Amino acid sequence: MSKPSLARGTRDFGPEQMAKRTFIFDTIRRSFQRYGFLPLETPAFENLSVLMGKYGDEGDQLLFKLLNSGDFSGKLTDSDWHEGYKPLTSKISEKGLRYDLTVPFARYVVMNRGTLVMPFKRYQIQPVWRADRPQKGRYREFYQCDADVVGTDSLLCEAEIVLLLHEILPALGINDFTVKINNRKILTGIADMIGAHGMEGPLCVAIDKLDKIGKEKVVEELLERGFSNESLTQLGPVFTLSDGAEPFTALKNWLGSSEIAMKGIQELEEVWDLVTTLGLENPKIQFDVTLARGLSYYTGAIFEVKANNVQIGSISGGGRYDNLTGTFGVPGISGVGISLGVDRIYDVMEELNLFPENQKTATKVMISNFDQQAFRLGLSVLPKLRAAGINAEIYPDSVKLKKQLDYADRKNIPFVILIGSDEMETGQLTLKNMKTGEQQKLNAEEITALLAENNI
RNA sequence: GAGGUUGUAGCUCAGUCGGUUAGAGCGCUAGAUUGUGGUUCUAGAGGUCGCGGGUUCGAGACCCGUCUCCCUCCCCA
Repeated sequence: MSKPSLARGTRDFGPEQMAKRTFIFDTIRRSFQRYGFLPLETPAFENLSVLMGKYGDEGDQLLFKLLNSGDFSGKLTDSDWHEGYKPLTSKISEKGLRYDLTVPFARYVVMNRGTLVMPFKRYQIQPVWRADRPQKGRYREFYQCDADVVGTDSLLCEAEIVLLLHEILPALGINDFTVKINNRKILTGIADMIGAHGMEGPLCVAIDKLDKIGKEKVVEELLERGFSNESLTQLGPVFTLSDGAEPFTALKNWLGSSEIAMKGIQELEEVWDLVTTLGLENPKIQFDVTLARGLSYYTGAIFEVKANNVQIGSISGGGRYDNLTGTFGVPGISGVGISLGVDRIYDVMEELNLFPENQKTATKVMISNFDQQAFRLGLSVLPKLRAAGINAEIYPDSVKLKKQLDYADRKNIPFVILIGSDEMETGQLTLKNMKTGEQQKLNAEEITALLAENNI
């Protein structure tokens, strides 16, 4: 016999954690629905042919692969063992746990394109798995809450995502946040502009760290990655651009000759305009030229949300992908979406103490169990309480009252109904308020009415 | 995947230079008015010192391996 333990990077969620998590899920789901998104669930695991190659080499490595069932090694030859683990993996594993919700969604869209009402708006709240190394705010199993729109290029979708975030986060109590926005086309334009066509990948990996390690280190890293001194000189504006009040003007001056960059800027300007038109006051949006996530499939807008003054990574990310379904043989369907990380949001709220006190899921009243006769009477009262919508339970064993009250106290049950010989005779039950300690004699109907209206 | 760090009771942690029977606080269980929780008092239970190997007369402590936690990098929610 061995001591039980949790698999690395996973967690249990006890009752009090679940109350908090449910609050987050409910809040997010309500907002998604308000914006017209429809629910979808997809399987926990998919064929590896669906998942592989969608997240870059790094992502492929972080995929949890499921060993084939049965005799997975029976047909292996000696040479299979010597060819390294990658070719071997494809011979012994053909399924994997989903890595995010976007790719399974794209698969769903392709498989159901004939029946879906386009543009199709779906939300999806499910766990995903990554074989990453755990850290603070980073787990190997975590939930994502995704909302995506496919089948339209309209920048209204981007603007609505901004609105959606401004609705959800304050509803959770998170008021100090920043929605960072960039556009892949601008990054492509910059790479072209400095004579490093097609190299926005390595370029972005480096400049993404600007606020973390500073300009000098970034320049150093770019040189290591093979960028010329000439390129770096032309890159100058990047380092001063991000905090300007009028970023787009400066950007246009710099990138005016790049057609694709201008397209990206134009898109961003329209998003800004739509956000204003939709009536959002004090939008917490910020253009950030160094934002460069999800480069393996984003083609337009890139989003990232950061809760300010908390030491936790981004709580949400997303963007526009023009050709995700293209990898499944159906090109030309553009999509844009956002993904919220519940586990990180939880950590942020915990750190900022933002969870509301009262849990309406908890028991409101407990009936004591003094002896067999009193228990019988209690059993007749219990269903009346429940029928009135009151969360109620009865103590199952006839043990010392002390122990029963201790139980109620520890479960934070605000009321206890005491039934003993006196109460049996008169029909006047004792209702005890556990917070104040005060007791009053009432009949069952009066108690039910009192607790039902006393809606704490 | 690379580097660093941590692990002792349910929890938070002591444990000296390697030395006899591994401790504290909190929590838990039972009692202190046979119908009353929180406070107090008393008693009790609870440990393969992460796991495996090694050094030693002797290891919680030292060495090696391994797992886990946390951190940095990579990447990401």
